[in-house]
Amino acid sequence: VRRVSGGGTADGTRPLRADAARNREALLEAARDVFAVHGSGVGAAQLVRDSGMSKAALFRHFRTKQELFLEVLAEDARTLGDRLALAADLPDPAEAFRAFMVQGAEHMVENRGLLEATSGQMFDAPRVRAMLATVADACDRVLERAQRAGVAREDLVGLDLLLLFKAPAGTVMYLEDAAPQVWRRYLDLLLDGLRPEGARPLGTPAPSPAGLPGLGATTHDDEFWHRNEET
Amino acid sequence: VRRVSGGGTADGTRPLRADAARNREALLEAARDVFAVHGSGVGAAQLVRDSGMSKAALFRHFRTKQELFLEVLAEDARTLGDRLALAADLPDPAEAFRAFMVQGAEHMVENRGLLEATSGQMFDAPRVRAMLATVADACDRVLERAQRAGVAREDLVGLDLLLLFKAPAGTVMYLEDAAPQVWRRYLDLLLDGLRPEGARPLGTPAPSPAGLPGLGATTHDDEFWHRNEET
DNA sequence: ACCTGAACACCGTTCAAGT
DNA sequence: ACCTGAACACCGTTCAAGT
Repeated sequence: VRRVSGGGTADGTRPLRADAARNREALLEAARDVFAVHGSGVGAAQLVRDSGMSKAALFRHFRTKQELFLEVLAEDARTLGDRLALAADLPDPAEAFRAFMVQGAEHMVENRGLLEATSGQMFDAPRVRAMLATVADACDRVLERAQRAGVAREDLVGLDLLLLFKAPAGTVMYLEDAAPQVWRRYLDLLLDGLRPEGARPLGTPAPSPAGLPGLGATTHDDEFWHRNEET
Repeated sequence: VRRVSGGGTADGTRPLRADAARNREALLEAARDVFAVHGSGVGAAQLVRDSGMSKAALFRHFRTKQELFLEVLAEDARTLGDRLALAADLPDPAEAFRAFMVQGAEHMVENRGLLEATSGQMFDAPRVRAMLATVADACDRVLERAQRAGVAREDLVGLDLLLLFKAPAGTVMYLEDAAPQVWRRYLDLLLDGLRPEGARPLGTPAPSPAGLPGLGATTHDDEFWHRNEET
């Protein structure tokens, strides 16, 4: 009943027994869908239902519900990274820039999990920061191309793009089913603001990546899940 | 142990006994602060701690934690409404328009409660919709003035402004303490997109207020707090 | 080594008993 | 009429026992 330092994920831990690996995958599989639709708040019972496993099994594979959530999130971030890379490499710089932003925003809209993860406390998890660090590089690249081509204003930095992915997503929630596509309208609006024409100087300086303590995947593990309790 | 139809808030229910009224206010007082900082997720214990009341008392005054949250939210919405009205009436239309958006965005940034309330499920609560209906009118007014003065693009509608309040707020959460003011940067960016210069046609039509089923404070009470469970 | 049903702890909510 | 401490139900997590 001693807990080994490594934890149990992708460290140096031995590979899982075949059936266990399959079970773990079944749990993840179920979790993906359920989290995407219901967000991180769903009950453990719901998470397990479609996997055919018991709640106890879930907690054998993942130390906590949050950890399962993060695991799903990490996969999800990889998907986002792929989509973004594809968009960023389109031949026309303006087209690439636009597609990049569309992909980023769309991903946030479709993925309640990622949206939650970047809202508030959860963002402190080193794994989440590490995810975003990867994406940050891609941001720098598309933006630079766009700026050189004169289709993006000069006072932007790569990190801005990352932060802006979330902006249109917030607007959907008001209307959800009524108008699930409104976010595109507001992304268009925002994109008009990102072009050089009619740009007015920004009153607030760009955030520096240095401001994000964890960017670069520094910290070790997740001692981050304490809320501020007590007096 | 029968539950009367009215509920127990501002209906036709008799006024509270003096001490009870004081206690209720103490509960609200404490809740305001705690909710604003910690969001709607805080424990009932935390909510009560500063009020000197027992948990049971809380549930005597408010049918549920959510209801207390909504109560606080309603007050908060009133504050927002006042701020917005003030901004909207500034003499210069361009100035009024800008101030309006700043107030809206700032309120969302400062108020984790309202931000949560407009994210996802909670928005279905009739009381929340009613709140926003009031604000929607103010939106129409400032926007029309701005458009007549040629400082806002013609393809906007009032409801757009309301939806856009939230956009800059989302960006803060990434940086929180590191750069609590970044949202102003992204609001500036957005505002550049709202001006007529350099505006490109929007691919997605404006949402109609009719799309918001509850706008106008139609529905009765809050039978809205069920999640989708079971198979 | 991995799974499970039963147990534990915590928290939102309710109840019986006090004033 | 309103308050409270104790009880209840639910859910995340853990444990003892099985294979």
